[in-house]
Amino acid sequence: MPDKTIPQGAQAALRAIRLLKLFTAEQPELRLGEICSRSGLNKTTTHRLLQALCSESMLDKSSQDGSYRLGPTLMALGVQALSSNDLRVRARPLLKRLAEESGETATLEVPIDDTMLILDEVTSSHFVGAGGNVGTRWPMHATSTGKVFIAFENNGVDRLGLQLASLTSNTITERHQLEEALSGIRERGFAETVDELEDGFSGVATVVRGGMGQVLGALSVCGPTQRLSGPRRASLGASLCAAAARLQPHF
Amino acid sequence: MPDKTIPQGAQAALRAIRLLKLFTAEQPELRLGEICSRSGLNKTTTHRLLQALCSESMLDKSSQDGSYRLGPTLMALGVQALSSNDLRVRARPLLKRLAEESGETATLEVPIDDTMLILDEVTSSHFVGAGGNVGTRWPMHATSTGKVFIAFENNGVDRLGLQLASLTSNTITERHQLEEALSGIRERGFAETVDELEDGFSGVATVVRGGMGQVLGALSVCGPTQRLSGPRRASLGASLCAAAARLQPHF
DNA sequence: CGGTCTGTTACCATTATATGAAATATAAAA
DNA sequence: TTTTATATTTCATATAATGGTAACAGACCG
Repeated sequence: MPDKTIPQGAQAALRAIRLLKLFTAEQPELRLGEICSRSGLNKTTTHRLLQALCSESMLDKSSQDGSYRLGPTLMALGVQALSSNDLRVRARPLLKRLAEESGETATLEVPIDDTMLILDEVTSSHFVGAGGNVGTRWPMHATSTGKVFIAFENNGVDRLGLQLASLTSNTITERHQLEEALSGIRERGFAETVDELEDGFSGVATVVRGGMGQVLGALSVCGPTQRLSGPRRASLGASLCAAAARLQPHF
Repeated sequence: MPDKTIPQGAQAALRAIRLLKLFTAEQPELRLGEICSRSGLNKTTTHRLLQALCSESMLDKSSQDGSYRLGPTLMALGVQALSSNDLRVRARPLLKRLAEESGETATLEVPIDDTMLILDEVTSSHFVGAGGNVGTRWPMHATSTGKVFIAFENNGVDRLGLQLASLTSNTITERHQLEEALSGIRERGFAETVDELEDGFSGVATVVRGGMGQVLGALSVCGPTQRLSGPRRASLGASLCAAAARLQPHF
């Protein structure tokens, strides 16, 4: 149970954060008007909050057209968040081994809302260093990591919205379909995604647990569907479970 | 004049952001008590803000000892901020060329408060991809980028605190010393740092300007002091100025 | 030029919202 | 057990944020 309490008495702070979250990869720059309508906040209030965010360099305002973008303070905090993440540090050698042994890409992911965030990625063919997808987010219901996560987290399905977006013809879009898949996942201990996120893309994943059994995130191996046959996925699933077990602090 | 207005009517939001900024590389995890004393806020208020930040995954709270760390939302926003930064994208080919031609490391940096943030870095010997220092911050008064920045920004020196921290025996720690250095920098058009940040480390830098002449950040080439003799630094300074000129949108 | 978009600033009444002292709970140490 | 040292919850108060209205400043356009 990660995002537990619905806070009270910090409205302004929450609103400011929500404003930041309006900036997506598709819409990296927004103008006051857009921010207003998307957030539903009053123009005055919005402007005041944006000003505050700018003053702390959480946002940058273009002096040309007055549009806003995410600012340098976020870059600094983000990188620091990544580098000070204990789980990431501990998982790195395991990711390396998984990538090496499989010849595919191994990732470590954690939940944010109804998506999985790629915390770290190791590609077999490349050298070390952050892969190109670190920091990006993907919908839970279409990823192996997301599915295994909601399968094992308490009330995990509650994270998902009413509508499950269809990304390919194989994406699970019905709740009851998903529920079935989840029980299978709970039995096996790992989840799969085959052409559900993107055509030709498959993955296998298992959960990572903390010292007290809490579900923290997920480990995955993924690659082209061609190379990831059913039996191969099962074997990778076993490797993943073994790796995840080594990652969990022992009682 | 970057951080212009001191906002009003957004106290809570500002406080929340300041709490985030308390987490440094040296102190990546903090407990409630520490956060209270460092921020000077009331315990209740602090706790409430922290709760709000956690609920948005800006922070993570360890279920073990109750300590806080920067959370996944910041990782996502930070990476997104980096990848949606226009200046960074435009500067990248220039950084590559600078690194290639010099055989040293080239960086693009922007100001945050009294530090310079490394936005991007290209090391000559390595392949593409984010270098190991992207996202880290360094004191302005000891870096070539910082010095050239405050030299050319309006009232740039006002960013610095009263005390200039001494990092090596060569670090400039006196304001009047610094003022002298700055006027020299303004004449030449570029700044140098020689064993001021770290022993054996030198750098040369020049400012990057926006379409309307505003100082946005700085470009630098840096490496071991051994390889960066006086004449070599002067020549690199010229290359940097040329590169920076190409980066500025033309009237 | 006047018209129509923007975004920015100002003022202000309202009350919801944030505040902090104190009380309570939880955990570790003696 | 009691004693520390935390963290968390409660609650009365007034501060601080809110969102109206409105005036202003640019940019763009015909």
